[in-house]
Amino acid sequence: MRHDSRLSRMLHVLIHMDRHNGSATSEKIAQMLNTNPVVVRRTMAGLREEGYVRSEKGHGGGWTLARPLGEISLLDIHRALGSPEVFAIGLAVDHPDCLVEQSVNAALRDAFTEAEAILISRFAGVTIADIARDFDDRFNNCDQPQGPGACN
Amino acid sequence: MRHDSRLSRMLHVLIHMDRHNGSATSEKIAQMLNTNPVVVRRTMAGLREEGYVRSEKGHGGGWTLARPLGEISLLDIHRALGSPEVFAIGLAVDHPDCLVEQSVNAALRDAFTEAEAILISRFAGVTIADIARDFDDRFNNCDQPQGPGACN
DNA sequence: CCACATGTAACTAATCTTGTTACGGAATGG
DNA sequence: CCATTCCGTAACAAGATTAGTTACATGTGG
Repeated sequence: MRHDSRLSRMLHVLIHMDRHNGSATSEKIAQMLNTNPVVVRRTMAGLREEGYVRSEKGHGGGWTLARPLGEISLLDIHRALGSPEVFAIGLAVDHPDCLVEQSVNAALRDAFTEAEAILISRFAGVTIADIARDFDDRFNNCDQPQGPGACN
Repeated sequence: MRHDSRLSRMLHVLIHMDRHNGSATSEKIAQMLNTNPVVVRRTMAGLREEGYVRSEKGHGGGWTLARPLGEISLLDIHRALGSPEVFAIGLAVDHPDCLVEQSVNAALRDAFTEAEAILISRFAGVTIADIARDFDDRFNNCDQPQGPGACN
């Protein structure tokens, strides 16, 4: 387990859900992601709270999209996951007394802030529908069609 | 332990070394960073291999700068540390068979690549001397001067 | 009621960074 | 020389985090 892969997984899932129409159980989604239903529920909980998906219990229950993919940006999902820390590199001490370290922090913070702003604005500018469209292109140019839900 | 803070620490150390002239033992550096001499040696080993510092054994030994700070960029140190992974967020699977996941990966990779390029170019454009200069400014505007090696 | 789903807490496993211990080896000063 | 001081490195422990798992409670529909 190297890094947080929840954003990647959620995008993957949401596109499949869109292509499926009907509800998908945590169990099915877990199989698709090669993981566990509990992990799915845990991760999707954030998306439900933000109104991007709905969950229903009991017979015929499961997860459904609550909004069209064109209305959900990558940033929306990033935020729904709690805006996790973007960088794996960071400062040794946040508010050091040492003036040298303060200067080091200022320089690094500038760089991180700028890079993060770029990433966030990129996330904001791409909807999940954009990614789904890219999938359609790949699918249509594929020599061996595998069906719209093909995975693994 | 949340993230990799070696870059931050090395910048801090190099500036102090520059202000000290003379060699600093791993023990002294460790005290400055609130850590252990072994960690210092481990981390500085990369900088030595790239020719930014030298180490000498025995009496009067320790670490010395091998080049002026104006000739060392933040990127140089980042690379000397092995170019560690910049992001804490990443893809679930690097080369998935699923076409949907391939599209998701492509979109995320674009965003990460762009943000990382910004960060790297920022790192490349700042020398450690630039940071030291910023320290001088802070020091001169400081109400209670603490001496050039003040720390903690 | 019963089967099927989600909701959630609690625990385990795997991984990563850092800290620590323990030696080995080299340089220096007496 | 030989003790001291220093780095070099391997090996292991600690702490934190993400993901996986087990277990059970809750809700829903037939």
